[in-house]
Amino acid sequence: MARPRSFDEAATMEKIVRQFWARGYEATSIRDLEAATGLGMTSLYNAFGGKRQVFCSALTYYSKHRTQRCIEGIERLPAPADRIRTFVARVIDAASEDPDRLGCLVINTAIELGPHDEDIATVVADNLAEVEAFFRRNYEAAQKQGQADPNVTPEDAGRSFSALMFGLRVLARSRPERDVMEGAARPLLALLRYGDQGCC
Amino acid sequence: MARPRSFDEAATMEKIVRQFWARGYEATSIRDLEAATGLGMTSLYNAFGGKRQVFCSALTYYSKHRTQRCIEGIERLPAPADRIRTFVARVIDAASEDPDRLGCLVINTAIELGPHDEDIATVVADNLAEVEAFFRRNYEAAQKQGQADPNVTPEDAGRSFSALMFGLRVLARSRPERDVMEGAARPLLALLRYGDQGCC
DNA sequence: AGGATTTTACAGCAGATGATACAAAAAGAT
DNA sequence: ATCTTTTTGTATCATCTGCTGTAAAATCCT
Repeated sequence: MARPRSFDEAATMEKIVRQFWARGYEATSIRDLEAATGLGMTSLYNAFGGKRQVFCSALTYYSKHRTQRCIEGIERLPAPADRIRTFVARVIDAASEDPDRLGCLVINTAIELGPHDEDIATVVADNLAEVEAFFRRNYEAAQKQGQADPNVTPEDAGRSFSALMFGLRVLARSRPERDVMEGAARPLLALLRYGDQGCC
Repeated sequence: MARPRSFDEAATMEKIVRQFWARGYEATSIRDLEAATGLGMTSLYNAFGGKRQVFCSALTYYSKHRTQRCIEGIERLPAPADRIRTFVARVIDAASEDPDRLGCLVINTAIELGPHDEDIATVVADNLAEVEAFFRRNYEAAQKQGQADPNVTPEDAGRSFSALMFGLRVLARSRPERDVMEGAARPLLALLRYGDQGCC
């Protein structure tokens, strides 16, 4: 009968995610991961594999537990226009309140490793595609309710809201000021008030 | 009388910029810089200083020769709305045509080092502020000519177009497809056709 | 008690890292 | 020719890096 693990995998993975999220892949050494988790290198290797493998696991974990969970929660809201507003507001809130300027692990990774590592680029691309799909389908649904500007195609809306989110993530790392980010979001969010204006 | 330099500083700096631009700070070693420039470590140290110093110089050089020069050139166009369109188009063109997915050194650096290195964060912030100011003043000028939606303040426009650019830079690293990026830009660029629609 | 299995601790490896020290080289002046 | 100054080349340093090997530890079963 084997010796039991002395740590909880999910809790440890959260710490690993946090470390990579703050510093990125290259600037994080195995010893940084030891310090962040309180575990020895051998334990980390046994449970998660080598550095690149543990990074891939962390990225996938983040993608599932942060991005997808967030989207699932938001899609419980009944109104699609509210879903879009809420997602944007969540990102602005997170950035404004984070002294560590973490931003988003996926976006950070897209920049750091995306052009050079195919496997990681695939995880990144899947995550970004989910974000875009969220905006696309909720914009389309909002249009059907007369709550979104009909001059913008759902495809363009998905892409432009996604690009806005990416831009907000860059601001989260560089200038996480609420008024700046809200100002950045306002013109696109104005597309969602379209039906409220009783136009021409 | 001292031995003369065997290399041209500006040409070498271009190569250094290119290396850091492609791989970032942490993943670039001094030996990578040696290989990229064809110079020995001692020559690099004498001319540019240690790794972090040479990176700061590269970032500043990029900021001046890439961002500022680009903006200066674009502002020779007479129509402010065209300036905005052109800047966006330039970024989309560059990303669509770059097999190396370089993106933008400033944005890459904002993500990689921004939260952790104050001096570098300052160079980044200055550059991002120039981009925002470009959009802000040209949006305002376009409004005065009746070429931009008057419901959007120049401040919000500056911020939202900046955020769009940042988002496009993220796409440049992860998914540099022209139609995706043009779709992302289309709703904001539509603000510039406002006067053309002969609205209500 | 011993046996079996997995986990953890510890020591160490080969190579990489940013940087330094020192000698040789390049150039103009005397 | 020598002198002076800066640059380049080369060897090396101390430390760090991701990773491996091995022994001790933890657990249940017989």
